[in-house]
Amino acid sequence: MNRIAPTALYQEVAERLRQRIFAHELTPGTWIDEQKLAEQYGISRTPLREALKVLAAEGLVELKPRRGCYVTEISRQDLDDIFPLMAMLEARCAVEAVRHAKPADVRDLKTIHERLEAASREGRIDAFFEANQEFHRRIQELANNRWLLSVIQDLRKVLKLSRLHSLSLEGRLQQSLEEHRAIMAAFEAGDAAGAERVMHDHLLSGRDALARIQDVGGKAA
Amino acid sequence: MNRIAPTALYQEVAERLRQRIFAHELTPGTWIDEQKLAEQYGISRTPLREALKVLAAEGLVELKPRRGCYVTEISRQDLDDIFPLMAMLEARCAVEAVRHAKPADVRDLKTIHERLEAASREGRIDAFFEANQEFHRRIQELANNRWLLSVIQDLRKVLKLSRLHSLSLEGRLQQSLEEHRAIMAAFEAGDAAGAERVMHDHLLSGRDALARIQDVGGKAA
DNA sequence: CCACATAATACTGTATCCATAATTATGGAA
DNA sequence: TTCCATAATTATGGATACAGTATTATGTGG
Repeated sequence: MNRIAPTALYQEVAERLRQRIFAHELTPGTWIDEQKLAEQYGISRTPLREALKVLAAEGLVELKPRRGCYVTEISRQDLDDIFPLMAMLEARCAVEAVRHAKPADVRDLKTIHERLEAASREGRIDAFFEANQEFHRRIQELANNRWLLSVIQDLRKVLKLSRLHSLSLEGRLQQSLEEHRAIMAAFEAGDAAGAERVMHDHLLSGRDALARIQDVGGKAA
Repeated sequence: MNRIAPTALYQEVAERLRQRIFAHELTPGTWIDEQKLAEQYGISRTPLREALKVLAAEGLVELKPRRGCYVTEISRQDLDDIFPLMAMLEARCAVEAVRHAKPADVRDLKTIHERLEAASREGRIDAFFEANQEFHRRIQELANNRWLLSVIQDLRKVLKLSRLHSLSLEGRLQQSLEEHRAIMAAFEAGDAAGAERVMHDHLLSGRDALARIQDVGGKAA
């Protein structure tokens, strides 16, 4: 449809679905009606089905043969499994990133960090989210390991399935900020080992916050 | 076609293609002719294309919009990126596996290890490969972390793209066996930290062997 | 009134068909 | 002869059509 965009339709559809899933508009467990969705998007089922295959490979949906497609339900156990893994992976990113970072890179990182500080001061939660994501992402890019990056991003997608995950940050904005300061400091000091440790704890601290929410809320997912 | 198998056609096709890619019958860089393949398998292009989407998500092929599908070419840099990552991940598996392993589990592992010993003694390389895979796989399962497992297996699929990867083991069968003995010993001693270290070195030692092959062969992939 | 069997319906999975874009081949001009 | 433009061919991407199975509804028998 758009000749400027060389991207296939199934990819666009996949992205739209991802957004709807992350926004919890399509909640875990819900069945995805191919016909209705195709109609809704004004496309045929073919590209839609291809998009679903992609999402299934990412773990966002589950394809049950002859029974249709369902948004993946993520259990508390899954979260407990994923967080330590992410902690390890992002910590590794931090090490490599510090090693590879040139002064200009650290300055760039600092700029993003400033946005985090500002968002925190002004209490703009969504801006905080945004800057937080970019901060982590930038570090992952600095690590300069394509596969490490891809693994982390895949897992992050899965984490975003959980509504609790996004909620958890809100309750610990200040603490998260402190941790980011420590990470930033390690980068400015060129302290790879320190960055590794602090990043690791930062992630685990995220899990703890989430666990507390779960305990209060009582629900398993 | 087979009513006992509740598996969809696109999945079977994906698996068949995987095997052909791993067997290097479809070598990296080669273009995949949808029509010819569909004809070959006696199916329509629809399930084949869905299968390709899955393989693309796994990183085994690359889908260039409007330009077709190509088997992924893996660079030396990719291997250098993946091996340390795998070392970290499998080492983590080893830790968790030792912690979770019950005596019966260790015995099972020992049984697989014995097959490795036998294969080595009899010089049966393919049997060695087989047992080696199962040994690692069993440990990964013992770690009991669904996501860790999935990440490792995804990366392993990518590694299998490289012909050098399979070749490298042949040249260091004895050394690999020694390392496996050390891993086995750590399990029998219930030494989690030891298992972690040994497993980590085991993987890195695999990379070294591969690097040597590359240096000799001279080719980048 | 409930349970089970059978029929109707709806959805998934696969095949076929068509449009559009890319590649290749062919012809002409420099 | 070589380069470029244009036409023909071929392959990809998407839409539509069809077959088969799971689910649901309905009716009958206990």
